[in-house]
Amino acid sequence: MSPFDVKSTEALAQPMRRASGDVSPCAACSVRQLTICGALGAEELQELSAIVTSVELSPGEPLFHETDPADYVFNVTAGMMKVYKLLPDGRRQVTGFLFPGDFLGLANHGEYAYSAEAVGPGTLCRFSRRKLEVLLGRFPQLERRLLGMASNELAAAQEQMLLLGRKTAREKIASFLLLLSRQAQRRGQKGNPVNVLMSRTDIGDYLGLTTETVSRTFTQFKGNSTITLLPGGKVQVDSLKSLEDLAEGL
Amino acid sequence: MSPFDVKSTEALAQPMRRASGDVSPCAACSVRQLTICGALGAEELQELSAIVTSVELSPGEPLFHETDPADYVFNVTAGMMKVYKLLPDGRRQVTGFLFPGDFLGLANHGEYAYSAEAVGPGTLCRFSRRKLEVLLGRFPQLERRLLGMASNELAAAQEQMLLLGRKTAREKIASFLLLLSRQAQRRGQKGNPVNVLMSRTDIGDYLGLTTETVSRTFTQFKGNSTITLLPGGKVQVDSLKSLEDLAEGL
DNA sequence: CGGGAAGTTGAAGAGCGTCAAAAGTAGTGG
DNA sequence: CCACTACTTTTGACGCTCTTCAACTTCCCG
Repeated sequence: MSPFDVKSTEALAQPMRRASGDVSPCAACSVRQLTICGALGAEELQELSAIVTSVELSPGEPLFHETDPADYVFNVTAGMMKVYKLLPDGRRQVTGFLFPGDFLGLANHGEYAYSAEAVGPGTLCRFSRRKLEVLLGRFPQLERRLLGMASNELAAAQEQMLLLGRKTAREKIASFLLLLSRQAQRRGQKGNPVNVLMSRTDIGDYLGLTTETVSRTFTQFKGNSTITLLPGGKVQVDSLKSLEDLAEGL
Repeated sequence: MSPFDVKSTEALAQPMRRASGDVSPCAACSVRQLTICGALGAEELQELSAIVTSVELSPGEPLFHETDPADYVFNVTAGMMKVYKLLPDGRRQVTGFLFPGDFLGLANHGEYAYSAEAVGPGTLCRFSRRKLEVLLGRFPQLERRLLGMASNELAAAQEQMLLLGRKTAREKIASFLLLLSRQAQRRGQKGNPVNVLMSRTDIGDYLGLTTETVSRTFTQFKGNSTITLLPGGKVQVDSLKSLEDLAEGL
C-alpha cells in the first residue's frame, strides 16, 4: 500500500483459518489482514505475536484515560471501542468508534491523547510500545502499514471536521447512518439494516449534538419514510437516496 | 523520534546557513529540521533535492483541489496555506492552516482529500509522489518521520473535533488565539501580540462559525479587556489567564 | 414481573445564523 | 495627495435551530 494514497481497505475479514502446525495465535487472527499485522510474513508474525497479550473488556469498561502514561498500543480484535476527549466541565467529544482491525494508542509526550473504552464486550491485542518500536525498526513494512492507517484516519478526521463544523443535525445523522452502513459493508457485513450498537448519548457526543436532538432527528426520518427503527438498535434504510441527499445537504 | 510518542517539534527554524561547497538547495533550507527532510544526512538530502521543485503562490492562489489527481506532495517553506473541504452548496470547513515545515498531499484513491490554497504569498517544495515513494523505501527514517508528523496531525485533528463539536463561540475564539500564539512560539516567533494573518471568513470556516460571530466575539473580548486589536491584523493578549480559562470553558 | 436505565416527546429559551447596512481599510489612478 | 472603488470588518435587528429542562414511555435484565 502506498503510504500516501490511502485506499479504503478492500480486504474483508476472513473466517478463522488455523493451519495445523501454526504456533502463532496471530496466524489465525481473523482481522490480521485489516491491520498492521497483515504486512508481515509468517516468521515475522511470530516475532510480533511474542510481544502481544490479549485484553478483554466488559461493556463500558475503560481501556485507558487521556493523560495516562502511554506504555501500550492496541489493536481491536472484537467488539467496538469508542475514543473521546473531555472538557473540564464534562462535555465530551467522541472522536471515533473503532472496530476490529482498528488501531489505538496515539500518544502525546508519553501520554495518551484521548480516552478509550469498550462500548459492548470487546477484545484487543496489547503491544508494549517499547517492544513494538524495536520491531518497527526491523520491519519497515510494518511502519509503512502504520503510516497508511494513520493517513486513513486523518482523511476520516477531516471528513468529521466538515460534519461537526458545517452540517446541520439532519445532515449529521444522515451522514452517520451512511458511515455505519459503509463501514459494515467494508467488514463484509450487510449494510442494511444498519446495526447501531452505541447509545444515543454516544451518537450525540460523536456528532456534536444532544441525545434529544439525535432522538428527534431519528423520529423525523421515520416520519419521512427514510428509515424504520427496528428492535435491537437496528435501523432499516428505506430510502438510501433520501439519506444520501440529506447527508450532502441537497 | 518515536512514531507513536508525538513530541511537539521543539526544533526552531534555523537562520539560513549555507556552507560553501553545498550543492543541494535543501542543505540551506531554513525549515528542514521541522519537516521530513530533517531526518536525512547530507548525501541522502542530495538525493531528495534531486526530485524537488519549488512552487510560488500568490495570495489566494489554489495549489490543488479536492478530487484532483494527487500526483504531488508538498512541503510549505514560506507563507501560510489553508486546507479545506467543501459541501456541494458551498459551505466550507477549513481543516487546517499550514506553516513552514508542514506537509501536504494526503490522498484518497489517488485523489486529494481536500483543497489547498495560499493565504498570503507562499512558497512550497513539490515532490513527485512516485519518486518520493521510491526514496521512502530506501530511507526508512523518512517514513518514520512522516509517521511522526501524521500522528501529530491526528492529535491536532482530535483537539479540533472537540472544539468544533463541544465548544461555544467564545471558547472557540479563545482556543484559536492560544493556538496561533503557541504555534508562533514553536516557530521561534514571539507569541504576543498574535499575528492573525487570515481573514475573519477563514477563521469562521476553521471554527465552524460565521464571520459575524467571529467579529462579535473579538469585540466582546476587547470589551472584556482580554485582548486589544492592533492594526495589521495583530491581536495583543492583555489577559492570558482570561483567554486560557475561556478556552477550557472555565 | 419490577426497577432502573435508555429513549422519546414537549415546551421554552439561548446562542448563533441570517440579512442588511454602516464603518473601516486597501488599492488605483487622476 | 486625494478621490474613487471594492472589499473586509463591524454593528444591528430578527429569526431559527438546537439546547435545556422536564415528564413520560419503552426497553432491558435481574
